[in-house]
Amino acid sequence: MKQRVSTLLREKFGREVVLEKPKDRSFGHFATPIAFSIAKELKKSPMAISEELASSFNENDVFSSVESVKGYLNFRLSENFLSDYAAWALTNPGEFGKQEKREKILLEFVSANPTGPLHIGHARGAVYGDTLLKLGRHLGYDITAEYYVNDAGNQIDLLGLSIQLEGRATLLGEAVEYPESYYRGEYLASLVNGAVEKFGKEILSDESRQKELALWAKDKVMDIIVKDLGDLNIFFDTFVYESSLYDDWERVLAKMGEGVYEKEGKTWIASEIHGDEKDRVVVREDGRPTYLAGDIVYHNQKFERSYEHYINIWGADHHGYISRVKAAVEFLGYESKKLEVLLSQMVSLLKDGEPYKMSKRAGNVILMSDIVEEIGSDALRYIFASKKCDTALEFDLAEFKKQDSSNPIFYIQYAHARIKTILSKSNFTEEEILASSLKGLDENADSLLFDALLLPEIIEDAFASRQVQKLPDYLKSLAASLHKFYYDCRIIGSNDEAKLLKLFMVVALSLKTGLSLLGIEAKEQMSKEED
RNA sequence: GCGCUCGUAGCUCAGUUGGAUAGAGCAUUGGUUUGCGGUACCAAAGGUCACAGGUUCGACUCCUGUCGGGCGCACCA
Repeated sequence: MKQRVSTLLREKFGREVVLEKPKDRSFGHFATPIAFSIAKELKKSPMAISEELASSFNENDVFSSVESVKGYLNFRLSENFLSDYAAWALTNPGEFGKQEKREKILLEFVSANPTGPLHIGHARGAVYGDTLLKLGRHLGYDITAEYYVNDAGNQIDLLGLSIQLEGRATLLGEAVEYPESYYRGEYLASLVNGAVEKFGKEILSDESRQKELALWAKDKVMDIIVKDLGDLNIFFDTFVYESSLYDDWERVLAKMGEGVYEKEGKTWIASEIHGDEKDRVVVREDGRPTYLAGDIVYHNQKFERSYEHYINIWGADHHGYISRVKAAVEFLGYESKKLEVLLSQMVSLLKDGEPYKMSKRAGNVILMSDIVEEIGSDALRYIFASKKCDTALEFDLAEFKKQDSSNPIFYIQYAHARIKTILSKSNFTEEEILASSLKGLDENADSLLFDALLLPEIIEDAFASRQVQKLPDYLKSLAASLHKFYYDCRIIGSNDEAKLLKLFMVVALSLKTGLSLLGIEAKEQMSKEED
């Protein structure tokens, strides 16, 4: 819709035109301050220019009026244009807001270590990434969702040790000393049981079998993670295992050529010349590659799979890591600007007004799965999708548990359910409703129709700017418009019943499509709570 | 100390590539159709957009500085 208008104006004026939605609908559907920007070069006042431009528009299919107000140029879309568009959307509901962008994108997100279940902090990046994925796919991008599994290094050894200690303490009744870094949590108990079943009790006391135990356990933990993500309606196309990458290290090292050098018996990457604070070690003195080495091989592999664009969603605590990975990408001979790293900020928790520190190793984490069980996937997804991801988020644990109207997801769901209810109450059939005309709507109805048809622009904007929260914001305001309209205007029994129901169907389509892009199913009816 | 990032209503957050009177929800207060689900709607109150400069016809938005919060500054992952 906006695209259509902006193309039209570009042709007419021979330049890009800034289009915005006026805050006050009485100003029209779209507006542009173009007169201000060209006032200087034309040496005329903005008022005069906009007057002139406004009168230069003739009768036209798209606009019913073009007005000049205080230097702004305000456009009102014609009934024909709006009603045709709405009718098209209703007969092609699956196509509403779709585009065919086609670009191949690799989207890496979550990538939490397989040493324990996902906690509530992981949920934010997971929801953000998955929402971006759904938006992008709707726009026709060919996106692969990938999870990088850090199944190598000390942390995996530590997982093996942790299971042994847990087992020896709880199952064998030994008194054990827990090191500072030891992992804790309920999941360890189930891993102990699983391990004993598979390997027998001996494995708990045999230090030489720690590695074997760890390798088995990390796969079990991944199973838990995948299941928890599935409960949030999040699914990955591919998993890449860090442990599988090191075989390729020598080749990748050679590929970086001048970018790496030997010093003090170690191998370094000259990342400083690409903007890093200093050069970094990639192979230690004892010959073991560092974690960065794994990431370098991984990114080389990504680029060898040749996508047009790469998006990584990392926790904000990794931001210092961006420049060294980009440096490596450059040394490998690829364009680092194709790699876009988005940071998902920390989620800090408050409990009874006091900061609540989670630590995986202290065992006091708030598990994502517990929250999903308590408030449901829809509410959790909405909460995280509706916050800009680059601000640190702070909330009280109690807020999470509230399942009332303070969570706008119920408000939006109710709007959708309301439409479905009223449609089922009407005596008109769906055919009759679809056959009716959307012309001759009053100002409020016209405004609601326009709002509902705005979804495609919101989707495109939300994805392009990576500002996923624009979609939930839009849905909330569309729901508010619907509720208000419903309150002000009696539908059933009115002369315009079929016409208004058709309008409502457009709103429902917009709500449903928008919700599905948030990974949330639109409800046909709300369950009544008696209390 | 250095780097990144954030600072908008009592709280949680929006604010369209710089544009018209800075907006929602929650919380508070007061209202609402002898009508389609009141899980709704309306209204009041609440702001020096952290502070100070600068650029511009125009700044919450861009630039500089100050203050404050978060994160990072490993041969750990």
